[in-house]
Amino acid sequence: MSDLVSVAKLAGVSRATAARAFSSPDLVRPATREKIFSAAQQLSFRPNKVAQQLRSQATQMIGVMVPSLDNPVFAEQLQAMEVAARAAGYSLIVTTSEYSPSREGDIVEEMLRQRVDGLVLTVAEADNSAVLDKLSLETTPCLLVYNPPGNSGFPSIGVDNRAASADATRHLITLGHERIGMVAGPLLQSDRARQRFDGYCHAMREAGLIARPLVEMARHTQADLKSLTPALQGPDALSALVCTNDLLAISLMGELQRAGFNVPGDLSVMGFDGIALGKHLYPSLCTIEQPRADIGRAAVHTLLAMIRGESCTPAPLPHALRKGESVGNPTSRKSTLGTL
Amino acid sequence: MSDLVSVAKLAGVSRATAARAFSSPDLVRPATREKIFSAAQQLSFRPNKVAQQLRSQATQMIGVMVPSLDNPVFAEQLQAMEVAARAAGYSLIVTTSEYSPSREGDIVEEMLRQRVDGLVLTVAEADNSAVLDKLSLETTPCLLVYNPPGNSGFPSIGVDNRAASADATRHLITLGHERIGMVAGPLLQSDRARQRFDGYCHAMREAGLIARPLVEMARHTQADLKSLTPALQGPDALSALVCTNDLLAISLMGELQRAGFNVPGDLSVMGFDGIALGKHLYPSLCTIEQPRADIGRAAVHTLLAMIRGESCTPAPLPHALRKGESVGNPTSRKSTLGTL
DNA sequence: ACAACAAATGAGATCGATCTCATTTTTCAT
DNA sequence: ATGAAAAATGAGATCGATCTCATTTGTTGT
Repeated sequence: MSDLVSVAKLAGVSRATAARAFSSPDLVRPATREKIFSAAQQLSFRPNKVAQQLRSQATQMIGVMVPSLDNPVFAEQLQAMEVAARAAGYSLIVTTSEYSPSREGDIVEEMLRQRVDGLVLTVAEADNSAVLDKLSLETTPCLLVYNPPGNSGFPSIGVDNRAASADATRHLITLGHERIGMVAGPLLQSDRARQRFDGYCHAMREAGLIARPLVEMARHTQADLKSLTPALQGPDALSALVCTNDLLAISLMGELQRAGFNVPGDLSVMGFDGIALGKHLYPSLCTIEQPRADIGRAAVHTLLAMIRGESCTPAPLPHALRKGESVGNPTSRKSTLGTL
Repeated sequence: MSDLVSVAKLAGVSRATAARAFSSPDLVRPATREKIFSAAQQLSFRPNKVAQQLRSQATQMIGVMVPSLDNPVFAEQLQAMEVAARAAGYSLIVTTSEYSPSREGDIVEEMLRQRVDGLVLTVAEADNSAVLDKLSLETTPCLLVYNPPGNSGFPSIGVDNRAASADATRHLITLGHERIGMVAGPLLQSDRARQRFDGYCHAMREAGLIARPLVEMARHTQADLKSLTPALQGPDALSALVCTNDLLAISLMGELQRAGFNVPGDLSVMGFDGIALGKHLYPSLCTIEQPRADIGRAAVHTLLAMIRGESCTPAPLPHALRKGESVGNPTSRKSTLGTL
């Protein structure tokens, strides 16, 4: 791996001139420039970014931390971020926190040591986060994604979770549903889920309906029917469910159907996130679509603006109700509940 | 952002001693060490990895390139890689090629400039890849994932696609299917898909059945029924389909059901990859499970071995047949084909 | 108390690129 | 042809950490 010194030597010029031939070619006489380029070619010279980074005090790297790549909502956001970052000449260092505060801490420390130019984080709890407290003392630009802005003091990219969740609920109400419940993953771990529950409650109250207690599942990504059974039985059985994320909704739908329920005939199921796959299922998933790619792109562009020193207060991005076959009009239940 | 020089100055020692206090504490007298640590604390010193990287000629960074993070099979592999890499003190630079050779080239060049310690790539065509040709002239360790080893000369992590696909086909044959077809994304772009088609053909011939021509879809991740219609009609209509990836299988299943087909009643659908979501669908997806997490972990560990200078010839990882409700016994078709 | 040795520390060079500023070369007008 | 201005080039310092090797300080035995 040859360096500029060898190139300069072979071309018979000084390091400075060799460096200039690459960074500001018009400062170098064409003849000299050619000698340098040909020397570089011969030695298959490849500029060393690490040295450039040290010298320029800028790494052109963005540190990204998401909870998990097993959830397509993060993977899809990341996909868009990568494309946007590359287009701007930046690279992504990607990490996953697995929702663990201690991992969050390690990761951020590591990235600061790496001198990333900025950070894009999705944390468990923006308002109560050790890692954000620490970051607020640092100068490295930092941006939250999906986390509600709250009072963390950091700019944030995402949709208005409360409003979106209310819209989801209203959609069901409009169709005539009255006994609507909400299903979430482990609530303690996610500020988003709480906001979505708020939105649900708001829409219910607004319509004069009773907001039910949240049904919490043991995992973010997998529904278990048992926790849900009580709510689906009796005269007051739910006719529709809003889930706090699509993975939950999809697995719930599967479980319900497997147990003999018809979706949406017996029970309408609504998701939240808008992962691509939901469109292709049957029944297709009715959900709130967060513009994952737009969010990813906006995150990169906003962060780059912050890196340039511009102050930013990004507005929430618009969500959309994606209609789907998993939601229908409420009807008297056709299937038996025996298997529950 | 303070550096070792300021720490050394505040502690009243030389740079060398300050550096030693961190890298080899027992070479420094305890009293001195404490002075240095407390100075570091006061100045909130944070070691600069870029400088360390330049000095040590090692970045502890792995460059990863996958076709797209929109496909969970790559996202799930990456999730495992990230955990394994972090555990070993390495970071991942993650990029997506979007199956574009020119992007592949840019990305690899960029990563070589960044002096990553090694590369983990999934390319479109391992046997005919400009980027691999270029890399074969370089000394940076490089490992393929999912790409069949072939004659690219690079070690490769993944399952035996041909055998796996044959197993999938045999599963259907065992259930009594005889008119089995295979569906793929744009074939030109993927060496994996070709191997899987080979495996299918092999299993068909082995059983004395006729391998049908491959049905190619316009996209990797989304089925369109139109291209498939001919194969589903007439006396020789297929009773089962093997798809070259799960996304295709899932969307195909959805389309079929939407068109009034019963899966698996009218048509059995089999996937390939084993993405997590497939388990939770109804009908659950019968598929070949590639051990995505194992693949990710093995990729990291094998690459680290290569970086250490050990020569590696990884064996294919075992695949598994994941049974699912999307596949059943062949029966006379119940549903009408009118809507096609 | 002093030689002999071990332990601790510091000065300087190094990794590779690039910036500043001084020096040399070239160009152009007279 | 000659001086002034412009253009091209080079020497040296810098980014931050760490290695080598020389030097200083401390410890042990007698």
